[in-house]
Amino acid sequence: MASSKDVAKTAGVSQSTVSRVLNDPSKVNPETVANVQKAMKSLNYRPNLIARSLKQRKTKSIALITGHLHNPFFVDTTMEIVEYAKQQGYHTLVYFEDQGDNLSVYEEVLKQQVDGIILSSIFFEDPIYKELEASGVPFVMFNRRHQAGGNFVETDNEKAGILAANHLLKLGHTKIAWIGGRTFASTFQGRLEGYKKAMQATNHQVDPEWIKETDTTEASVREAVDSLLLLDNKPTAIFAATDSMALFCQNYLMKMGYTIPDNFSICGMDNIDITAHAGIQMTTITHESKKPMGLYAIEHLIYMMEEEKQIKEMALTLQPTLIIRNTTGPKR
Amino acid sequence: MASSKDVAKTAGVSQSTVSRVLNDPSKVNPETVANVQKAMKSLNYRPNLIARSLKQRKTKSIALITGHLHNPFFVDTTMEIVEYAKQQGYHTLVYFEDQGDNLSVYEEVLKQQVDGIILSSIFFEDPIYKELEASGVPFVMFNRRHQAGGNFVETDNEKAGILAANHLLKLGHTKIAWIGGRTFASTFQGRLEGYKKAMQATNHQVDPEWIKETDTTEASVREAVDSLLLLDNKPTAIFAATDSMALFCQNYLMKMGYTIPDNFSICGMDNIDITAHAGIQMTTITHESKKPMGLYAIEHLIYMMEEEKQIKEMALTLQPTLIIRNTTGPKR
DNA sequence: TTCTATAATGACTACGTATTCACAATAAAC
DNA sequence: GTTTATTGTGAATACGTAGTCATTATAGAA
Repeated sequence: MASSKDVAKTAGVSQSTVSRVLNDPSKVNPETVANVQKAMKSLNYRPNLIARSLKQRKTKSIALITGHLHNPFFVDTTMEIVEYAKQQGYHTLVYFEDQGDNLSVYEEVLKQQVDGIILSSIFFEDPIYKELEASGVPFVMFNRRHQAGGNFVETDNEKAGILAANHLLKLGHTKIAWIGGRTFASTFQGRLEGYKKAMQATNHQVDPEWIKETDTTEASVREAVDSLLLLDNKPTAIFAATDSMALFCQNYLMKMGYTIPDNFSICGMDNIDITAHAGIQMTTITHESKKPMGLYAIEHLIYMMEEEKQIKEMALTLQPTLIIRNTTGPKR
Repeated sequence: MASSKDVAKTAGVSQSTVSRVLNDPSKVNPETVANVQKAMKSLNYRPNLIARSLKQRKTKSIALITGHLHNPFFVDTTMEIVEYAKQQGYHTLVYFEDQGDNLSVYEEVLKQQVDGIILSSIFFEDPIYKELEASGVPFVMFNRRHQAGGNFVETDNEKAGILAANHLLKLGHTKIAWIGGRTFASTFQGRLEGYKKAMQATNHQVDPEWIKETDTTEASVREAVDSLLLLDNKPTAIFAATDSMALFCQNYLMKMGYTIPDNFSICGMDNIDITAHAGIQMTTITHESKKPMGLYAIEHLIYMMEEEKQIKEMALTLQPTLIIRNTTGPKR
C-alpha cells in the first residue's frame, strides 16, 4: 500500500505538501497539485483513514446498537440511520444486542473510538447509562428510553396501549390478552401500563394469566399462545406489543385452524410494511410523524457531534395512532 | 481519554510495560501486572483500537457490501455475517449498495483499511473485480457471482429457473411471465435463462412481453404487473425471481381483486421466513445446505484473512429445491 | 569465583497522517 | 529601494500503540 510519503517521493515534494493537496489544495501551487495528483494516480494511492483518525482524534464513525433484525422495525431504522450517516460522511458500526445490560458490547464500541452512539437496546434502569455518560461520547436512544432521560426519541407507549385496548373493548372484547417482551424495556412497560389503564378505566378485570412476557422469539410467542389457549378464562383478543410478535400469533393460530378475527382478534404495533399485505391485513399502531424514527435519532446525534458546544437536548415522544385492518373484529 | 502513557505514569512503570500487560502479561512480574491493572481501572483506561490498528496494520474489521435490507434475504445473510465475524473478533462495516458498479463505495471501503470484504452487489461483468483484486484485500462474493470466478457461494440459478418453470408447466400453465431485476446480475440472468430453457425444452413459445426486468422496488414490480395485465396474450402464471418481488405481485393482484392461485399462480424464490406465514403461503425455491449462505462466505473470508499463505479457492454452487405451497395451482 | 542464561524492565522507534513552525521567494505598498 | 504581505514549501512533531533493542539484576552452571 502506497503512503503519502511514497507519493511525495515520486512527485518530488514533501509529505506535507501531499497532505495539503488532499485537504486544502488551494494552499498549494496548481502545478504542484497536478503533479501530486498524477503521482497519486500512478501509485494507486488511497489515504489511510486509520492514520487520519489517529491524528485527528475523530474517526468519523458511529456505532448503532440495535435490536435483532428479524424484527422488521429495526430493519427500517437501521437503514435510515446507516444511509443518513453515510450521506453525512460517517460510517456505521452495527451491533446487535437485545439483552440491554451487556457491558462487553459497550466496551467494544468505546475502544473503537466512535464519535457517537445510537442505541435502541437499553433498559429503563440500565446501569450502562452512567458508563456512557462518563465516556463523554455523545449518544442518542431511540425506541426505548432510560429513566434518566437524556437524548431520545420514542413513541408514547402508554398511549399506544390505551389505543389498542380501547379499540378491542369497543369491539366487545373484554377478555384481552397482552403478549410482549420483558418489561425492563420502556416500550413493553409502557404498552402494558396503557393496556392496564384502559381496562381499569372501563371497569374490566385483568386476569394476570392474560399477561405474557416473552423473549420476543417465535418459539416463545408460541408458548405464550399455547398457555392462553389452555385457560378456562380464555381471552378473545390479543394485543401483541410488536407487529413481529403479532405476526407470530396470527400465523400460529391460523396454522392451528383458528380464524382471524372470528375466533381471535389480534392487534399489533409498529406498522411494519408486511402488515399491510393483502394476505395479512394486520390491525396495528403506528406513529404519525414527518420523519421516520431513526432519522430523528441520527440527525440529532450528528448535530451533537458537530456542535459540541451547545448541546441541545432532544426528548421526543411521538404520538401513536391506530390503523384498523382485518385482524380485529367484533366479539362473537 | 486516558492513554497507556497515563496508565504508565500512575503505575510508575514505562508505557512498554503497560502494553505488555495488555498483550502478554506472562512477560511481566505478577506484582507489576496487578499495579498496572489497578491504574487502568482507576483511570478508566480503554485501549485505543485505532492506534493499535495503525501499528499492527490490521484493523480486525471487514466490510459487508449488501443489497437493500428491504429484501429479507439480505437481512438473514447480514445477521449471519455480522454475528459470526464478531464472534471471531472482527467488526463489520455494513454498506448498502445495489447498483453494483458504484466505484465510490469500494474506494471508501479500501480507505478504511478493512482486512477483508464480503459483497453481494456485484454484476457479472463488473469492472470492480479488477480493482478489488489489485487492492490485495481478500474478498468473497455471495449470492451473485462474477464472470472471473474468484471466491463465491451462490445458488444454481439456472436450475432454479428450470424448477420454477417446470412446476408451473406441470400445473398446465403455458403462458408464464418472468419478473426479476436487471440481468447484469448473475442471479437474475441465471433465473431467466433457466426459465427460458425449460420453456424451450417443452416446446413452449416465450412471448418477449412476458419478461419484465424491473429495479426490484415495489413501484417497479407493480408497473410490470400492470403491463402484463394489458396484454392480449396474458400470462396465467408468474415466476418472480425473488420472494420480495413475489410478495409485491401477490399483494398487488389481491388488492385488485384477483384470487391467487385461481386467477394467477405465483412462484417466488429465496424461501424467506414470511413466505411460510399462513396468510401468505408462497410457493418458492430454496437451497438445501447445512449452513446458511452468509456463513459460507464469512467463514471462508476469515480463513483467507488468517491463513494468508495458502489461499484455498471457494467456488460453491448450492442446489435449489422447490417448496410447493398455496400460491400455485392448476390452470383454470 | 566467573561465566552464561533468564527474567524484568525502560528507552526508543515506526505505523501514516495533519499541522505547526520556519523560511524562502515573490508581489504589493510606500 | 526598502518594507511588508502573501504564497508556497519543507522539516519536524504528535496522535497511542506494539515491538525491538539494550540494560540491569538474579539464578544457575562451571
